[in-house]
Amino acid sequence: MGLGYTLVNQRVYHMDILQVAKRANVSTATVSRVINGLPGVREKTSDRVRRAIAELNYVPNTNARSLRMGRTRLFGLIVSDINNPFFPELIDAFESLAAAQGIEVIFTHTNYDPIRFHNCVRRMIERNVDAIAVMTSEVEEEALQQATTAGVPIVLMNQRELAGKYPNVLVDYSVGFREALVHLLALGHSNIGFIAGPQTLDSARRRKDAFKSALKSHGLRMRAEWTAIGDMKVEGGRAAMDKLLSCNSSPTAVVTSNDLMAIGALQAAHAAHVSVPKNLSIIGFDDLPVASMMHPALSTIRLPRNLVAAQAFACLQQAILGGEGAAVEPVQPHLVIRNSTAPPANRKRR
Amino acid sequence: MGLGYTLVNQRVYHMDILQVAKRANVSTATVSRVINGLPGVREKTSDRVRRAIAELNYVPNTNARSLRMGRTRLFGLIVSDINNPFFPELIDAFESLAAAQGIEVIFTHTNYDPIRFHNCVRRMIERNVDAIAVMTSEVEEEALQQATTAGVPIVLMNQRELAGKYPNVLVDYSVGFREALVHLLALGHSNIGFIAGPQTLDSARRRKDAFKSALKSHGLRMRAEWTAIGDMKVEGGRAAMDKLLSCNSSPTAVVTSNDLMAIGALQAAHAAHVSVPKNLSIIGFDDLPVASMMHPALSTIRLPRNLVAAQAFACLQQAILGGEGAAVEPVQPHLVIRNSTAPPANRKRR
DNA sequence: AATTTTCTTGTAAAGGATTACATTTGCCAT
DNA sequence: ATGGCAAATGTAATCCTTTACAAGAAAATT
Repeated sequence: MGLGYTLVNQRVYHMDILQVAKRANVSTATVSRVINGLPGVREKTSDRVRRAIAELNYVPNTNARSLRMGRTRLFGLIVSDINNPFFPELIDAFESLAAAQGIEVIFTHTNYDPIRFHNCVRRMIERNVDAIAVMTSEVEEEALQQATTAGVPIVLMNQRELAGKYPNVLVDYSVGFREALVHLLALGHSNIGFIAGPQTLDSARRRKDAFKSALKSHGLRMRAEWTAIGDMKVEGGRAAMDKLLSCNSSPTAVVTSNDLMAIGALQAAHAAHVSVPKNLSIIGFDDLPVASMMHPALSTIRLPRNLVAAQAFACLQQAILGGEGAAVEPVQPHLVIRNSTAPPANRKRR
Repeated sequence: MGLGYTLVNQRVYHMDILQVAKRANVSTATVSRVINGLPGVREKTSDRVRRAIAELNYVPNTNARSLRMGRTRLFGLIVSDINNPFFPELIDAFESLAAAQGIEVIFTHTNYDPIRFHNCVRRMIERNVDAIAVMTSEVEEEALQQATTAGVPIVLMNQRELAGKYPNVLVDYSVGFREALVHLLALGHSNIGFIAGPQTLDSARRRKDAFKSALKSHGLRMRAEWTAIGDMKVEGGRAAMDKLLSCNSSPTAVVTSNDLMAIGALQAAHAAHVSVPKNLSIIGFDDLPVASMMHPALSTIRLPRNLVAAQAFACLQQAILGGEGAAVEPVQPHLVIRNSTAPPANRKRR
């Protein structure tokens, strides 16, 4: 009574390789060879072993194996925040690649907290992961150093400053922002605003720089009154857009540093009864799944997170095999045009 | 040349407990006792040991420990689809609870594929996880049986049929849908539609039933022409809404079986120039993060995923300790009112 | 048929921690 | 001082695989 389910009271067999060996009338060494597909076992014998394994429902003990071999076939994956819709696709891609190789992924998130980051790394080292992918915006160098000391290869994402010390999947922002700008110019916009992220963040700074140099290459400049800074979240985007809307000649198009802020900008526009894209064009960055769900569907610069994951994974594999990480090509975001961009409305002056 | 980073060519020390013991002038047993906080070690000695550990930068080998103890402090977490925004919050909550207990989570997704599900379970058993939380809509009973045979406790989510055989975190849909209905009735709606999920899915069926009995308890009935079935995704919700909008007296309010379909419904309304909430009220189910990002922000029935995770985790812990899973209380969703619901417009008849 | 050579298979030693049990040490009471 | 007892520490078996090496069996060579 009080039980939510009837317990299947089954004895737990501790089936080890010795049982299998006995049943198949061979030694444990032979069983091991069969399991691992090593050569030098007669067909007839390996058949017998396989049958014994099946009959006994034997499952090898990964701990013993890892202990002996010094490899766990476990990778660690650290992200900033799983609730941030940026990450699921990345995690998905990484985990799929790993699964295809029989590698398991233990995955944790730092919640943007350097102390938690340190802990994550330490826990992974204790777990003897074979390698760690760090997909966070913030890192903590001492933890990285510890991983290196422990002999665990690491790959980082988009950490320009540490690119000389650790393998790194870099993002080349220039193309994407150039495409966005070209698109807006082609539509006829000339008053183009920008919502940047906190300039303490390297990646936010680089996005802004990329947009600035895109402007420059078209003979334009960033104007302070058309530039606002947000917190990379919806709320910050809304506030930033409010600011841009309140200036006396507000821009007809706005590019944001990420989609969440673009969504915030959209909300601010709605609230101010500014119709998007009729009276205001918005371009986001990232191409989160939500981007296409919004109304209007958000035009955005897609950061191919599956590529990032693939590069990171390949890099780690290399490091494990070769002991040296090869250079990886920067990943290039590209513009995805949806419905949040249109020619500017003819206002006051035409 | 060709290298993306300078390799820190550091020797990898294989620091084992014996080194520590030597350095501290004690036996490995004592070191072990200090590490595990067991009683019966003199203060002076344990200080010496701790110092040695720190100096040598010793990290215990989890594999050896797990091998010996038969416990890994690893939990498995299986979800359907990490790209479905339903899951991140669940994963987050589960992982945080685990981390707080020094338990690692290996997590995989089935992509709604029973074969992959089977694989996931098998991989986790091989990894010697201490327990598995299955947070998928579809399960494969043979795999569950295997886990039980291997002595790995399992908890399922919302599998009414299997609730007698395996511990289960159930969702009680009735309250949530009743609240939604009451809300709509209070606003003055009487023509209320419903977008259901595929009736092959138990959870979808139960949601529909819950809504039906909510109607019944107010003397109302479900009308076939105001009911549509979608695929639980955005696209299906859009198609379903299209159908409802095309009937000659379309409903003034629609309740959907999940938020993704509510978003689809919203899109369909936009496309048909039906203003939400002025001419159509929509209520979703789940309360995904995107729900509040939409325009208008979606009223929805919140399924508290953090509670689901907490119950699942607690249940597994119990099972590990006590050998029997305690009954867990069903989780109750509640209505969250935002901006997609309003009194019906006075149309034709008033 | 005897001797090599080549395949198969077996034996036993790691691998690094935990822990039952044995032993030593330290302390107290006498 | 000395015996007794509790507390502290040590010894060695154990967890389950993998794998170097040894040994045995089969095939090939002469």
